[in-house]
Amino acid sequence: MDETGQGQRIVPETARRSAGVPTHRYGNRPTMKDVAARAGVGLKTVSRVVNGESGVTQETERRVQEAIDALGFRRNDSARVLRKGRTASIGLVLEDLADPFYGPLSRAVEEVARAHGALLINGSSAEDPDREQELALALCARRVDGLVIIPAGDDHRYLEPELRAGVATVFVDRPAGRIDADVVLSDNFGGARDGVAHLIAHGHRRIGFVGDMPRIHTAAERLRGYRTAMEDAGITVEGSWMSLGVTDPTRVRRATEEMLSGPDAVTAIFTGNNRVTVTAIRVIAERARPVALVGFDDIELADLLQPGLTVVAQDSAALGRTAAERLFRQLDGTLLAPERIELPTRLITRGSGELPPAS
Amino acid sequence: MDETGQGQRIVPETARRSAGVPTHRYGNRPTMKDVAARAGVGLKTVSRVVNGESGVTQETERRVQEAIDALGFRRNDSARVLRKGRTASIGLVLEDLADPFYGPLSRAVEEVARAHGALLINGSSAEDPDREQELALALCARRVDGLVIIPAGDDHRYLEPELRAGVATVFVDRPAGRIDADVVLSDNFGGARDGVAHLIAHGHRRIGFVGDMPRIHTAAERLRGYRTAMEDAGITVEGSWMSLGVTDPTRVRRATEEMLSGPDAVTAIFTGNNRVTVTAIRVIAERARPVALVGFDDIELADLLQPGLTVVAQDSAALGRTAAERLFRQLDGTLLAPERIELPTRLITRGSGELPPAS
DNA sequence: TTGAAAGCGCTAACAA
DNA sequence: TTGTTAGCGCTTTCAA
Repeated sequence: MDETGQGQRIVPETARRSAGVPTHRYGNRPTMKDVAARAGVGLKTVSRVVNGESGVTQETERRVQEAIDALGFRRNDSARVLRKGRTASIGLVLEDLADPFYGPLSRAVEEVARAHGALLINGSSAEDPDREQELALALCARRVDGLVIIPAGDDHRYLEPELRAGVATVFVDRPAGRIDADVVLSDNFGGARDGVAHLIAHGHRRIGFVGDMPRIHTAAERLRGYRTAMEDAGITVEGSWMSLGVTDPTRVRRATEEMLSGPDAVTAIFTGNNRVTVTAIRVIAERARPVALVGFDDIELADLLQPGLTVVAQDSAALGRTAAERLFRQLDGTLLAPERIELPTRLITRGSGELPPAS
Repeated sequence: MDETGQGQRIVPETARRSAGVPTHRYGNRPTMKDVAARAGVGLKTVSRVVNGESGVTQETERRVQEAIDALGFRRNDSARVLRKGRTASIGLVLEDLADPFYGPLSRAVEEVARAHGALLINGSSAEDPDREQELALALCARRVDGLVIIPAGDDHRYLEPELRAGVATVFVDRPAGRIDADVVLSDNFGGARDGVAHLIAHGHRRIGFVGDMPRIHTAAERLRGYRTAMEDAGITVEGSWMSLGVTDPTRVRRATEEMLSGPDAVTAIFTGNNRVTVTAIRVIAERARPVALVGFDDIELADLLQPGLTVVAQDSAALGRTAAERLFRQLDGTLLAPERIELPTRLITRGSGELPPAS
């Protein structure tokens, strides 16, 4: 591994940043009142121009616009929100912005929000229920019109006042706990069951499951899918074939290595999510004999591995889009009852899941 | 490719969502006034309790807290912001939330914001200058305290009133255009030059460059690095060895295939960013003879490809962290002059860049 | 320790 | 077509 560059270089550019501390409230922002004074019109006329309302002569509009440009006026949305009661923004609480699974989901939520003229405010809970609550309530304090939540916790009664106050709320990826709310999920159970059945169909009977922490809904559902597939095939699952825990590479590595060792070693592995899968691939790649692998969640470049990675793919963008659309339908007032929407998963075969058992 | 699931299933849960449209401004949110009335205290006392100020007896505080809980009161930050002038939020304008390069960057900005008690509002410009401006100004209208921008455009004079008003601003990944502002970059030129020099050191002379649109600063700098490395080695670059354009797979595929064909075919390729790299890998994988490849930006699983992918890696989290920290130092008032900070890149050798020329 | 009054910048309602 | 007034929910100031 070569190293290029020796550390960060700092190059002063110019020294003309105004050194003074702003004295006025918002730095020195002009208000509509200032614009009105400069243009020699009333406050409301400025408001009309800024908001593109009708009933202003061209000449007046021109004068106002000139004052706006000259002063660099920008409407203060805080004041506007205070008056109007709608912020035209929605909040998204997810687990980790940096996880490739959530990128497309966020982007999809953003696109829907944008189509409705709303901004997106988002934050990561880092799988911590307290942080999830803190974030969600901070968003509510800013009076977001709606909330899309990928929950970390399992008790969302803290949102009851918000729901009562009309904050549109949709849960994604995992259901809400102890409140009645819309939820959009992937078919985690069915996807895992089919993925494991696929391995069984290719001759495996000793199949390991390496998953996330069982308190996470998706992890539990996928484990259930695994157990069901095994049971349906009449295979008795041994305790040593299952490992659940944090997705930390060290834990996953150890668990995977153990499953692949000893006389009872499994011949195939089903991994419970993308974080687990990448580590499992590394472990398998180091071993002499091939091990079949099916992973939950698709991964970039999965088709270029040797062998290609067989996965149960969920459509994270569709999860986000569906949730956000539902959110805006709540805001329209066109929805009545909370629903549970389940999106299908897709088994994509690329080679790793079709390897026969090593005998 | 197997298909699991036949479409989305909708399961009604219960039908007790309140059907009425909220009549009150914010649904039916209680205000401090309501809390004060219920607790039998003055408005300011409620404010003191909500904000944890001193000068309230335990007994009074208890009564107020009781009223808060009973009513489900949540402070309205819009009103607070209007009075205080600071929103405790910062904006992030990036290119595409779904791009794996920006995930860690966003997350890093978020972590710094969180450490400073601020929320993050973000949006994607989709590489469209108008959309960048629209987004940045919308964020300013919400009076974010600061702005981190990955610019799509090259003229940021529209931000002058904002800068004057004291909105802290830091550009990342690409410099600001026509205004004087802080900017945090990777060493795109040096990284590309070293990456290409690496190929030259392994015996290549006919090296192709497939990059992004040249109007994007990073793309231009990387091209410059390529040209410099070639020049330094005394190699005359032919026009057909360079292709710049959108990162769309179709365009990249065609460009790569053309470079690899004919009597003048290159023996190695340097790709200008992660989007380009993934497509180039696919094209190369389809070909009979090996082609050396070095890509700008690291990619997940790059180590597991055959051969492993040699890359010039930038630390996107460090870019975000550095920018955000600088932003908050602007807000502290501890900074004077705008600077240009350049972070080093790192050449990571994994095999694809060490392949000798096919002869 | 507590509270009354003013006002942040805007929009809604109404008047001219 | 234009302007005036009140008030959104909070914090600041100042007085009790």
